[in-house]
Amino acid sequence: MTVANTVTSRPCADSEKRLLSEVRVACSQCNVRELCLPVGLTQEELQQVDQLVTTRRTVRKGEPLFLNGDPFTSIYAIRTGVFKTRLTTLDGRDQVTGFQIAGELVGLDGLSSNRHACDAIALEDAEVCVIPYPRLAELALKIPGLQRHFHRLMSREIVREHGVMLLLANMRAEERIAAFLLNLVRRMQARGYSDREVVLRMTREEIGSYLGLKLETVSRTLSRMAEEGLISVKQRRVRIEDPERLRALVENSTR
Amino acid sequence: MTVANTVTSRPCADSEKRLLSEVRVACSQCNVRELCLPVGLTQEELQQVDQLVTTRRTVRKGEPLFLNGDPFTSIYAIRTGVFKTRLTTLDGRDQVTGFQIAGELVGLDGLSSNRHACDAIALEDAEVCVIPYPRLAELALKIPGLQRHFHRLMSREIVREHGVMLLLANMRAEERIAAFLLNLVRRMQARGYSDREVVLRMTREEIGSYLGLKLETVSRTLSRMAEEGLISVKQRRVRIEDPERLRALVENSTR
DNA sequence: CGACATTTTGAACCTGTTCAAAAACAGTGG
DNA sequence: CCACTGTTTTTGAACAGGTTCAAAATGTCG
Repeated sequence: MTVANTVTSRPCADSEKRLLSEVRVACSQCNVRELCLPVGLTQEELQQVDQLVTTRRTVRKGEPLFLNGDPFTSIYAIRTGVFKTRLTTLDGRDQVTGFQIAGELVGLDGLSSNRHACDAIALEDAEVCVIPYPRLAELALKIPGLQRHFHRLMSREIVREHGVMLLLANMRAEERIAAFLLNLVRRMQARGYSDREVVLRMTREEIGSYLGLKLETVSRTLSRMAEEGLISVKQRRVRIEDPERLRALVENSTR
Repeated sequence: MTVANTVTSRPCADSEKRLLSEVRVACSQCNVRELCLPVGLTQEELQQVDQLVTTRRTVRKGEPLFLNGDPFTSIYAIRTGVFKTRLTTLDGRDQVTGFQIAGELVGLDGLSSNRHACDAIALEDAEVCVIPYPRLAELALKIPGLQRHFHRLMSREIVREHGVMLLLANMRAEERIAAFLLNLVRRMQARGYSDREVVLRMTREEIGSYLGLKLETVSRTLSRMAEEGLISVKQRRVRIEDPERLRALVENSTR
């Protein structure tokens, strides 16, 4: 369902249909714009980019933004909230392929076959900007900086996944968890949050799926890291107590 | 080093400098064109695309096409040969992130930061088409079909990597090897090779790195699969004896 | 408050790793 | 062509990290 929202509003329950014009909130004024948009656009170009996002959409916790097999129409920029992307196989295994937070894009997988190749599920109530791909593609023809930016974002996703492959293939449980926490904190920090504390929006099971571990292993490892004074854990609230040693765990593993 | 070659020549030892015009071999006549190029281009567009590839480059077995940190200038389309892409960490672990064969692209990782984010190493003498990114980007502004095609290729890489994540996080050794072999055979078949037999261009260690296994495990697993009549292995030559059961192993794992 | 989901912790088990050594193979130069 | 060297592959046996199964504890939401 498509719900209209004003710039600053929190996801509102049921605003029915408003005029699109009301929905159109300038990207140029969005607080996560430097994460979605290229820099150095002219005034005119910025105006055109503003036209790109015609719709906002709220997604309730647990609900899908899109599902595997859905026709691909748009890419989504997350304004608020956290998503997971997930792959489910025929035989029922599933794999979390990423967690996306405000300022990040979801849906790039759909370009390859005109259908989405994974599920995107909101881990908490979320709001996304809908970027219709045809419009984006068209505008990219006119604004080379936008084209370049878009290419960069796709490439970044490829590079990120290389990193995950390294993690999955080479690291031990403790290293994986450390890498995961540090990565998450770094991204939160870039958005103005603390670099010492995160609230995990996902369950141990989801973390485990992403990291190729069972939920029990995630739990145990967190507990042990807490005992050793690397972090402290209060349910979903994790505090980085010793960033140095945590980093050393990942980079300088004495296997 | 950049070596000029005619269309049909095998990599030649030392042809010195030839005129670029001689190098320029029409993409429109390339035998792997349907893998690199979009379909449905007009005659004029095809001509423009032909201008895109100004240089060929041969890479000797074991030599890098590019290395992590190299300035990103071009994307490479493989004409002949096989490459691996590899990530090396500070602490000396390395991770094979993919194997690329004729008709596939390498170098998309470099777009993200203007430097290559991995190494690309030839596993046998190879020949690639050099596609200067600035030129590609420029041409994509003029030919929407090319833009779309390029986006699709990047997206495909993202989706492929999702699959690898699933494999690394969820599958057992036997399943990983089965998936790897089937994937390789499928790609070879699309290029006109047998769907029953492959010659592996990579070592057991490289396979292991890609699949998150030790080389001993790769070797043992291949041996066991051979004993069970799923495949037969003669050194690097693998023959698929029972595609059905092999496929069942991957898809319908009774864990 | 009660029902359900998530998290923690324990103990036995299993798959893949590690270490080691032999066998097979590939490339080099006489 | 063959001997020689170094690399790759195979195979064995002991080991270890993570999984599985189980049960209790904690938390969440209606």
